[in-house]
Amino acid sequence: MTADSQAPSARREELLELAYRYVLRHGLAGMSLRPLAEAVGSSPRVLLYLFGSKDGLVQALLARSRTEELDLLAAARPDGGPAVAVGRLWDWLADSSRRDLLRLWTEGYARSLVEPDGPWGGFAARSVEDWLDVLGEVLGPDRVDRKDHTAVLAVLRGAMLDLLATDDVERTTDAVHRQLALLTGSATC
Amino acid sequence: MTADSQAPSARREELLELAYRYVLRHGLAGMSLRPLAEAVGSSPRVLLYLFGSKDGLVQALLARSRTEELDLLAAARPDGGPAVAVGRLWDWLADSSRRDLLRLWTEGYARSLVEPDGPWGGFAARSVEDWLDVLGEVLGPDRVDRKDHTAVLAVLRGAMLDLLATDDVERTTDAVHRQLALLTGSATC
DNA sequence: TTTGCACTGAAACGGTCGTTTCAGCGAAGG
DNA sequence: CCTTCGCTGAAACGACCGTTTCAGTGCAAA
Repeated sequence: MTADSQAPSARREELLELAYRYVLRHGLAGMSLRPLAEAVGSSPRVLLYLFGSKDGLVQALLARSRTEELDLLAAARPDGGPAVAVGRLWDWLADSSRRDLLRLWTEGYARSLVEPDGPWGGFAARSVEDWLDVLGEVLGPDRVDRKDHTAVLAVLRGAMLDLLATDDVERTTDAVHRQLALLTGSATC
Repeated sequence: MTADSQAPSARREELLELAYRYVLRHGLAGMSLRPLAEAVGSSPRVLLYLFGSKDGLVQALLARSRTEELDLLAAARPDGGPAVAVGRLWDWLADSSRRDLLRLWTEGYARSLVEPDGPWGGFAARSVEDWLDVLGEVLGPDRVDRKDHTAVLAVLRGAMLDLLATDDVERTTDAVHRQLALLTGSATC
């Protein structure tokens, strides 16, 4: 019988981890079971058995990427003033080791916009929510207005898109810092 | 024989236009020739004949979307001060009639990050370049530094991503205006 | 020892994909 | 009239897709 796609299982988590490493390098859009299965040393049969369907696997991979992002973010949660904290968030984003994760994120985000049904559905909206929450904690209780957080999030996301396309760390980092300076400046003006 | 995919032709442009309307509504990622051909009242045979290959068609569609964006942008090119001008750019982006175009743009952008080869290749980098140029004209000759433009572009792109996911025009618009106020404020401080 | 369960291999199924083959159409130009 | 050229229809090709069927493993508990 087909295993419940939510059932925890040692083998399932092991294969999920391997598959996750695979899609980080190869992307999710063009993913198909046979090459993936071969790359992780398994078979389509087993992937289907453990994840119920390809959509189930995609959903699990998307969830995996989301929780990794949030976990890493929580571990790197900065202290200090708002501008300093957001600056550290950007440093975290811009780190070259994060490129694959961000590319995968962008892929899921775009796909969830085009295909609201299916396994991608809601990924974009959920991500906005996640980050607004993170910024709510980081920016402190004195900036509870989500519109402030939205502005900061926009800068980070836009700069991230630019960075992914151009790989120009210096220009994008400078742009973020410029906006942050304005942000702190507005508090003192 | 197969027609050169670059050859201009009345029928080619007519079908390109119809196909463009189609992908605006259905997305590019899941596009396949048979459904598309049927929707535009043609056949896969003809599409292949006129565009050389599916990749050729995708490339033409991507180019079509880029030129439309740039043309509309040029037509709506605002005058007035920097902040006012960028505000009008955002109004243009946030207009509900632009949603499909922006969604398609996001799709192409993400795909070009994952698959640098193939028809999408360079789309993201080219788009950054395009918009930096636009902002260069809009923000006037007194702000020639591309790092300023990068910051403004980041705000617009990030807010756009947010808008596409949440459809929250008020929150995103407010965020953009908040950044713009800071931007003009920095000139007067 | 037997039963059940988690997992696996091999092969096939029906379907869709991009592309090709072959065969034409109708109008324009010699 | 006849040829050429741009365009088209029907059908097939081989490849790959997600998924299913059938037939097992080996191990743990009863």
